[in-house]
This record gives sequence, structure tokens and C-alpha cells, in this order.
Amino acid sequence: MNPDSQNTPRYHQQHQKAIEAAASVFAEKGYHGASTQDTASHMGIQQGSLYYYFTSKEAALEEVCLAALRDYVDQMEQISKQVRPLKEKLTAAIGAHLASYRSNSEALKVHNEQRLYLSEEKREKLKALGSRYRQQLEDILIEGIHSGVLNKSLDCHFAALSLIGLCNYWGAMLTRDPKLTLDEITSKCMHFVLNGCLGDTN
Amino acid sequence: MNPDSQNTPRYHQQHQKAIEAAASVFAEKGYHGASTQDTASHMGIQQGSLYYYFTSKEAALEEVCLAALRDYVDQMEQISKQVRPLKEKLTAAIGAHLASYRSNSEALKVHNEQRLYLSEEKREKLKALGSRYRQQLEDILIEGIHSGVLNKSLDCHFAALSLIGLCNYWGAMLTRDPKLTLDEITSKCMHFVLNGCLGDTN
DNA sequence: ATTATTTTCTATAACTCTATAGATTCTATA
DNA sequence: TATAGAATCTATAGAGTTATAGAAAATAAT
Repeated sequence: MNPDSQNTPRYHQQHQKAIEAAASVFAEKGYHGASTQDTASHMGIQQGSLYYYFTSKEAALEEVCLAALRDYVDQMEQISKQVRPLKEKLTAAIGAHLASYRSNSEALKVHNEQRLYLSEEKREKLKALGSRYRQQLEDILIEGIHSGVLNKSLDCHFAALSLIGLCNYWGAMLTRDPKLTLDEITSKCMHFVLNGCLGDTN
Repeated sequence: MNPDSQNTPRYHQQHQKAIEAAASVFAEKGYHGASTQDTASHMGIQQGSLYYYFTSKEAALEEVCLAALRDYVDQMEQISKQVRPLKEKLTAAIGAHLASYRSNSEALKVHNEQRLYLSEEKREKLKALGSRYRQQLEDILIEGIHSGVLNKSLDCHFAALSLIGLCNYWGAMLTRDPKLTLDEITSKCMHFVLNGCLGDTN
């Protein structure tokens, strides 16, 4: 393949479609459970043609994971930069995290559930992105302490990770159960994270 | 195979070993990523011999998941029956959940991450067990409201699910990072679940 | 309209995987 | 120790998988 050919609009568009198709079938059947045939069928081309867009099946997984993370790390970056009160920021962060599951559900699900099947080496880039995300969330919480809204003795590292765990859990639920609404889950997560089970009503 | 042969001590013992071997390789490589050859090698027999203990690869996955769930649903049943103050019960529940990951990590991990690859039909039994677990947790919370400890307006269903999500997240962390201690994570989860990020220090 | 390039297709090599059948080796018991 | 039954092994059918090579079709450029 001529390396220039990767710069045509058509190539870009089809490459994108290929990533989405891979995300979709990996999300449904898992990385090992899905075949390149599945991905190809999903985007309406022959199995062999897929290799015009991916060098290997593993490369496809890597691209899906990277695409998923980049999107939502970018969003978080935006949110953490803004100057707004803690509660608004946190609501935005949780909302964006959960929304990623609805809009981009497949890719994010694949990242969370299938990335361990990538070689150590390929996971490094993902790790870097992932911990940037966690750090930004942590920074929001630290800021919340400084502004006097959050409990001074809060372990922000633990809380940030717990929040990620919680959002991933509910995000996965959102993709499985269409009856759940994004807004409701967002506000319930928010309330739970802030007040826990003891906290006062408000 | 003579059906009686499944009643020998040797059969029981090897069958158990087979479940553990399957749990181990499924946990590491995923259901589809692991081969029956892997499982057989892990327990030191030939690939074909495995079918003396499992009727199919899928049946092996089912057994692994069932074994994992039964163990920890039983524990929860014990805990929810006891007459103790809410905080103690909840600590016991969280502690038991997290401890399952340390002791029985592989099977539980397989249940959480691979059970969706079972046929709808085979998942039914798991669902029943799983929702019994959730219900018991929910009951503990409801009891906590009645005894006046928990916030009256708490959505116990949502809270129980969130707690499960949180414990699964930290449970997975516990299995990956040996530096984390069970007691510390238990108490942090407990504190987080009760007080959230706003709640007072105590 | 002809040519060059990009995109897709077909066919297939080289594996790997599950599951089964029948032979073989253990093991307990009479 | 002879023998029935349990446990394991070997070999393989049959299906599915990834990746590649070269032909064909579609598209863009001259």
C-alpha cells in the first residue's frame, strides 16, 4: 500500500467506520470472541478488505481503546479547566463520563473490558491517558476542599478512583438497560458521591 | 461414561481441580482467549481428557461462575440474618465481598467479566443468585433506615447496586495490586459509602 | 478517454480450536 | 492376581481464524 493513500478523504472516512465497527463487535462479543469477519460484515465489506485499514486485529483493538479514551479525557480536560463551583463541575464530570457510555458506548466499554488483552507495550499509551483522567478528577476534588465545600479529611485519591469505578459500573448499566435515563443516573450518582447513605436530604 | 462414575472421590477431586484450572485461565485470558488446551495443561492432563469432567467449554464457564457466586451469596446470607447494628453489618458485608476477591479471586473475576458470554439460558441461574445478593444488601440498608441510622430518603436499590459496583471495582484492584490491604480498603469503602465526599469526619 | 491510484474482492495458506471415538492405562475389589 | 470399571491418552474430524497475495473494480488525474 502506498503510504500516501492514507491521506485521502475516503480512507479517513472508511478508517473511522472500521474503528466504529470494531468497537461495536468487540463490545458485544469481546475481543477474542469477535472475528475480523464480524467486523467486516458490520461495515459491509469483505473480511480480507479490513486489512487495508488495520495492520492486525490487535491494532484494531488498540485504535478503538485510544479513540475512546481520547474523547473522554479531552472532555474532562475542558471541565476541569473551567472556573465553576465544585458541585457544577462534578455534575459535569459525572454527566460527561456517563454520557460517553451512551454516545460512544461501545468504544468505552471495549476500553474498560478488553484493554487487558493488548500487549503490555500497547497498553502504556492507554495508561498515561487514563491516569491523566484520574488526576483531573482528583484535582477537582482537591479544589473542592480548598473552597471549603468538601470535607477536609477526604482522601481525594481514593474518592476519585471510587468515582471512576462507580461511573463505569453505571455506565455499563446504561448501555445494557435502555430504560435508565442519563440524567437520572447522573443526579443519583452525584447525590450518592456527595452524601453517601447517611447524608442529609437536600 | 457410566453415570455412577461421577460419584467416586477421585472424580470429585479432579472435577474440582478442573473448575479451579478453568477459573484460573479464564481469569487470565478471558473465556474466548483461553483454550481448553490451556485449562488441561494447567491441571496437568491432556486436552481431550477435560471432556471427562466438562460436557463443553461453556459448561466449564458456567460451573466456574456458579461456584464463585454460591460462595459469596452464602456469606451474605449469613451476614444479613444476624442481628447487629447497621454499621457492623455493612462493614461485614463489604469486608466479605472484598475478601472473596482475595481468597477466591479468579472465579469471582470470571463471573464478573465473562458471564455475559454464557447463553441467555445459562445466565438465568446466575441472575437469580446475583439478585438475591443485591436484595440482601438492599434489606440491610432498608433496615438501616428503619433503625434511624440511614437517611430516610435514601434510594436503597440504587445504593445497593452502587455498593456492588464499588466493591467489584476495588475487589479487582485488590487482586491486581498486592500492596493494598483488605482492611484499609474495606474501611475506606465503608466510610465513602456512608459519608460521601461531604460528610463529616468521625 | 486513457492512465494511474485507490479501494475492494476472491481465494487460500497456515493455523488453531472444540469435541468425539476408541484404545490404553490405572485402580479398587472380589 | 484377575477383572470390572474408572480415568486418561492418542488421533482426528470438522469447523473457524488471521493474514496475505494478486485480481478486479471503482475513482481520480491527465
